[in-house]
Amino acid sequence: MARIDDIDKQILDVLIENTRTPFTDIAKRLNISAGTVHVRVKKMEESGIIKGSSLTVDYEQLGYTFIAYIGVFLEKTSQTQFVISRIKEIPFVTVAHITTGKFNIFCKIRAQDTTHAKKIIFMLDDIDGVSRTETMISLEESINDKKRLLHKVFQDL
Amino acid sequence: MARIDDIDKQILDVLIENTRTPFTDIAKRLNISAGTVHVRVKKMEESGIIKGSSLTVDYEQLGYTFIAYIGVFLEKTSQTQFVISRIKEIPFVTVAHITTGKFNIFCKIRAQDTTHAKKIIFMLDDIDGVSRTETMISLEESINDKKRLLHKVFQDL
DNA sequence: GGTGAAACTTCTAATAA
DNA sequence: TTATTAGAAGTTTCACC
Repeated sequence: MARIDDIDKQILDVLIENTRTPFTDIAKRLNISAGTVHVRVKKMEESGIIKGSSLTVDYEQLGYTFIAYIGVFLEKTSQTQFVISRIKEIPFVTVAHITTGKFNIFCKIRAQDTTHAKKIIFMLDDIDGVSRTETMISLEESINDKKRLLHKVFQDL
Repeated sequence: MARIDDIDKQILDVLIENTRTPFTDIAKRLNISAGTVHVRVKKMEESGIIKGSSLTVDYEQLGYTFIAYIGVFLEKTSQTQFVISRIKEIPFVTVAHITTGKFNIFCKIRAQDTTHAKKIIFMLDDIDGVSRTETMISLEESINDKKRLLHKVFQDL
């Protein structure tokens, strides 16, 4: 586990909430200099704790209103890596995990509508080695918050 | 669906890749002025297409090596909102959806280890109205890329 | 390690096209 | 709508604690 102190955690907390918070603002809040914030962020970037930054976009407004989770059953687990490599070619699959339990592979897809989703699911079903899939359609995204983790956790640890 | 043109999409593309890309850089790439980039970003913020920005953090390095998906079965679907509100109190649940299909609610958790995960799962099981849960442990996060969506999709549309 | 100030870069808003 | 521009704001470096 990476060595980061309480100040680093507080900096991360602020930046996870909003990447564009000026270092001068963070410095004021934490009673340190902007230079210090700069140096610490740079170190966390170098050590890989900070991997990058991304915009949070409203996909619904862009026409992507459909979210589903899809469990994938394989004929043999030895085909896992091959199937994963094929799944990577489908852009609308935004998350995929190799899992224990019911399914061999577990995916999340984001699509425009049910017609679009159907095409994606058929593409998954068509991959060699996939025996069948099971779809769970999201009726409501009730929680989606990476931020939850850090805020709380850093208090608990 | 929001009205955004090709230039807006290209700006989003760059910023999704790296929120801190200077507007002057984006301007050069797209052969427009930095002022234009500024105005367009501001409009997309106002219209809500851009919801915010977040750091991408390496949770493994911070000691969170355990990811699992948990399907929740309810005694009655009328308890859904109550159960969701209780799940929101557990910080390690980073995603939750109300779903059709096998499960009533579907969660993603991130924990430090199996002991920590056990506590979270027991908390979920203990919520009034939850009849049982089914856990799928992630052995490997093979795909996790919101960027995939925009890049490709914008070409297809 | 951290600071504070200088030098440099980027952002923003107003004006003009 | 877009471009230009000048002043404000933010970032980065560095000599010095």
